[in-house]
Amino acid sequence: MDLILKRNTHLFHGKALEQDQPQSQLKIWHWNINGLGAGVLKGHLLRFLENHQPDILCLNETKTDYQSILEKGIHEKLPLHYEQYWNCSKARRGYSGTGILTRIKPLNVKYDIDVQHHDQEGRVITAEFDKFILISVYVPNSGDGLRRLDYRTQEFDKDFHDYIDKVRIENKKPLILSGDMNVARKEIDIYDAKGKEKSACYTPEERASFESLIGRGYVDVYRHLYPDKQEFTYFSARIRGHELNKGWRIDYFIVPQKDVGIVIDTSVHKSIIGSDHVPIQLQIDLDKLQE
Amino acid sequence: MDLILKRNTHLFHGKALEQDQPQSQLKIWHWNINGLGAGVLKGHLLRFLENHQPDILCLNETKTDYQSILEKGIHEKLPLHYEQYWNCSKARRGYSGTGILTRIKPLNVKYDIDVQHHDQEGRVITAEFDKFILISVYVPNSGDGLRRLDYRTQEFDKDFHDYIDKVRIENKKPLILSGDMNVARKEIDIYDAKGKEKSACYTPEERASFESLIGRGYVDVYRHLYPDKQEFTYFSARIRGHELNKGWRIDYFIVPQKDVGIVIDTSVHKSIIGSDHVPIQLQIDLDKLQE
DNA sequence: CATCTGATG
DNA sequence: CATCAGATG
Repeated sequence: MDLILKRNTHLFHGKALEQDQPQSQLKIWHWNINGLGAGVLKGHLLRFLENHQPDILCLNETKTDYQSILEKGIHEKLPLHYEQYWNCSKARRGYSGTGILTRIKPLNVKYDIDVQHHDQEGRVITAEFDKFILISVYVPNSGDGLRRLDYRTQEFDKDFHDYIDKVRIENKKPLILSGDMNVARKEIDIYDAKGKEKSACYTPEERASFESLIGRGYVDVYRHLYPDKQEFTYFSARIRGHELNKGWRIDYFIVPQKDVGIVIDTSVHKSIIGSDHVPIQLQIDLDKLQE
Repeated sequence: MDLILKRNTHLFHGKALEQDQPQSQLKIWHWNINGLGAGVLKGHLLRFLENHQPDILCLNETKTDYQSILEKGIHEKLPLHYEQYWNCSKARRGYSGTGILTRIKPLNVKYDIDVQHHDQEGRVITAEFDKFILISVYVPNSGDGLRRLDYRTQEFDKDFHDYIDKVRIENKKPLILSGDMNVARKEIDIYDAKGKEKSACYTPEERASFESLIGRGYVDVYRHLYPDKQEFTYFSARIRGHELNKGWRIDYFIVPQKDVGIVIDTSVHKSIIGSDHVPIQLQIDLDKLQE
């Protein structure tokens, strides 16, 4: 499988680290920032980068387009030592969208999953590094009235799962998947699951779809390491969820079972504000591969 | 002419003053508040009422609809001693709209001008009081690219001028017209008129239309009292107009020549914030009628 | 209760 | 640079 499709050049900016002695331990973060414009202009994202110095940050819901990134100078406001890769919605301005900021130069970056009717909303970026592959996804929300439930579970999830399986199988390198999967896996993953079976992110269909991914041989890293812990990654502002700790765990790091050995730890960072989602972190050690 | 068309009952609220000895001096204000919701919710309007205690306040660009007024409880947040009359756009939510708040109970209130295709945007309220008639208007803006210039000058202005003439002629009572007329009358009425002949609010067509109203026997009260004064009632936020005093005079009090005797003074209140327009005030003395 | 767009001024 | 709506989450 050829991951070399296109390099993001027109938005390339700054100089990523090219280390003589590559570090083996990495901190990878994922954050649904609910609007890159607001995140950057209000300073949340810059403050986060400054405070936490992620090696790689996967962003969801950038809600912007290439033209706006350039016109607002967002690309220039981000720290120089990060390379930027953006996948914006082609179908609609200001909707969905993903991004990767990275201090480590990827060998290749690929956008989308080669299924044209899924590839209109900027939902997937695959970055191939020297020793691993990273896929950042923003899974479609099933929406109010579950109007997009069938599309999401029967079409997107299915084809996306096939895609990551293909990447996993055709590559020897460890695979890391991060994203807002828009599903709370089990009861423990919602502050109060009662009566939510017909709500987007907790329908039987979405949960079954998620379990089917796990069944293909993947590990939900957080739940794997912390079987009984209850932390949330998304808080609705409507109910003052963050303040009341009424949230949902819908953002995940997922790795193939064969690669779980590289994982050191994962964490949820509730105190980091700026979005209705909070960031999550994954620490890995690539040297643990050989062990 | 029958001004008794409909009384606003469903939004009626509070108890207007019913004086044993009606005052003869009145302070009437006009303000384009650029959104009743913002004006009330951010407190600007309430602060204004508290500080200045207008007898009557004519509002332009309420940008709301009856449902929102009720749902947001705007009518309940306004002081009890004002009666409220609202004319909201039927064609489109959150667009245009006028209102009158008054401590003096009107005998009748009439909405619009009986020309159906002008009566869709909530632009005119006529209130008949014991000793005078008040018409509040929000004249259509000609828009970017002057896309609505022909409608505005050839249709709306024409029919509106006919309407006020009819009210004036068919009534003995003094007439007061207030409104955002969306035209700067002369060079002195813009901070820098150069090159603005193709801009909405300063085209020859709009200015001629305004002069044709004056030519029918009306007086631009501010200019009548202050032939050489330069004050503005509208400031574009795009150019930080308020701060730099770069504005336009497009809000007016206008009275028939025969009624100019009731006027004591008029003033522009630049320091009152909360909108891209500032309020204007008209002081009248109805006892001066007999003199 | 946020974000975004797009219309309007 | 404001306001508003409507879509989305």
